[in-house]
Amino acid sequence: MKPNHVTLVSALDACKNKAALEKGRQIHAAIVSEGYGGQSVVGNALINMYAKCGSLDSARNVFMGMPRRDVISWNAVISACTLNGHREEALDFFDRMHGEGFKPDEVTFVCALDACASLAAIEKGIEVHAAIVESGYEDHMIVATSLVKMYGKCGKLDDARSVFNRMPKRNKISWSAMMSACNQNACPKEALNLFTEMQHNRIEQDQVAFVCALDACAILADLEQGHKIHAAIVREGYEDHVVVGNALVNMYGKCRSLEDARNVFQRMPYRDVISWNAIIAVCSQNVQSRLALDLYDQMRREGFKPGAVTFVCALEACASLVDLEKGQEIHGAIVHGGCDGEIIVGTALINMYGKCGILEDARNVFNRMVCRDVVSWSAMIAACVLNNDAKKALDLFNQMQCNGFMPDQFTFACALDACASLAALEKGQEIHAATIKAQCEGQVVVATALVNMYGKCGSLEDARNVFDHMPHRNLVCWNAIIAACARNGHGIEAIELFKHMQCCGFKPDGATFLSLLAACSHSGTVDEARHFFKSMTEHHGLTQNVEHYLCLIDILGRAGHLKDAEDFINDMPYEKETRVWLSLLWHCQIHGDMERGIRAARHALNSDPRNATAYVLLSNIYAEAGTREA
DNA sequence: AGAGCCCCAA
Repeated sequence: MKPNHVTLVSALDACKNKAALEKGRQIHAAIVSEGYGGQSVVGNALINMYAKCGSLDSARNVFMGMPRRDVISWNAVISACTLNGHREEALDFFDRMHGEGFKPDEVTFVCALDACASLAAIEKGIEVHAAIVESGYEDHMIVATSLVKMYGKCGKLDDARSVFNRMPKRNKISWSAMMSACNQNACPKEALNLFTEMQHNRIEQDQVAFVCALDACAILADLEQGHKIHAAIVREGYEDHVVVGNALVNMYGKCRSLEDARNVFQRMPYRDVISWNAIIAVCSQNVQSRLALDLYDQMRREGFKPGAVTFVCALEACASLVDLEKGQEIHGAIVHGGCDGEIIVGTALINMYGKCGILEDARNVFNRMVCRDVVSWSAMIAACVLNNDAKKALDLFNQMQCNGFMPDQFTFACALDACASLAALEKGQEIHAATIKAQCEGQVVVATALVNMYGKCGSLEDARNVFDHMPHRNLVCWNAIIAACARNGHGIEAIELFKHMQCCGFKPDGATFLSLLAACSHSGTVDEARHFFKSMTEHHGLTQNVEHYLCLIDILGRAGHLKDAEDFINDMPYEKETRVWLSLLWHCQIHGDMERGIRAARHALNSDPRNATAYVLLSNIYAEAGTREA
């Protein structure tokens, strides 16, 4: 029996749902030989089938060859493009359709808005919005929901809000879209308010609404609220939903509760690649990078195929562990898995090689990237700064702008770091001017980098001026201004800022105390230094690292408290590094304490028998002792 | 035809 066009269309539909491209092509051949190719229903079904099977070329060819097209054909080709990542082309078809006199319907508008949203193409989005108003689709619930999403993705929260508020009818999807727009635009509190409002309005809260609420808690790092929403999820029975589980893992990680995150992950009945990515990311974000890499191995053993995001998370862990070997192994897996073309993967590789000190490999990855963005340029600039090639960093900063990329806050911060390490005040001032022009100077990362740059260039007044004008401050920028004061010999000012910072509710960390100790070292108040050192463990729940010890040893040494310094070294809870003994040796030489100096030298040479500095300092001590005796 | 989870540069 000869198949009619109805059976052919439903056969194509089946292929579409199963992504069965070969079978689809056979049916296409049958359609041509039976002479059904001219019917628009058949053509539309072919376009949809090819699109879902990932063959955009065939979908486009069918569309081009159609003798008659209807609105549905245009919708099909537009969504075929979006589905296969060709969003600009989708918008081109949208324009051509209009030019050929077809009236877009609600489906067309939704597809076009989706393309605008993923491209963050706000001008085009506004144009589509105007066309929607003109065609009277503004009150259509699905179209309006798409508008909310588009404005949210384009960073226009106000517009998303006003579309949402004017909607005559909303459902749970509209509410979730609005919550998501809030999360994407730094208004997580508003998202949580919407979540409560949904309950008051008796709108059903499904897994997506819960995921949006969890996302808001993650951004706020609000563990208490997160626990409450977790409880509600259990109550409503959404606990076993994979996406909800993934969002829970992420939320607990961002709230710094690795315990909770691991518990959720362990109990998940189903896991997908994203679940693994989430737990790997959470471990490396919570200074458990080794564990992150173990999970990466475990994931592969369990048969999951790592994707671009997996590689990015694993490379981040290698970078913070400075584990070059593992990083290279993962680089191999990336090439093998065909992910080396992805921009985020390339950027993560640059970062990893940079942190591991192999600038040349970072450069190779950068040079081979087919496609670059501001982030990859910035990563390369940062890698140069880190590896003491600040000049190259500034070259790249210029080159990137010649290539048409506008620096953002992070790029500016990297370039300013380069100036700081070169103590290049003039270049720093030039970049400062550029940040003002780009309206970036108030952003925390930029202002912090400015404070740091001026501090290192010896211009404390400018550093203070930038700091005083910052609209928002975080711990890092407080540390930067305290370090700038300490570095420039303004110890008292540093300590005053430290007190002020605590009054503003900031808890000091290890870096704060390092600067404070440096400040004491300049003003020479030994007792204050001892006090700060002790208070780290006694009042602030911190542990001292070698740098803190070195700083205090230096202060004791300068003040001539050599016995204290030596006792202090002997009491150190870790293995004594050579430089600790060298510091003592140096001060012994200055103060002419021959006996202690020889002891320090013996320790230094014990841990590093070929250390030239130790020999030089020791011979200085002998020489001075000789002079004194003579 | 609409909403959601993991992700690169300080």
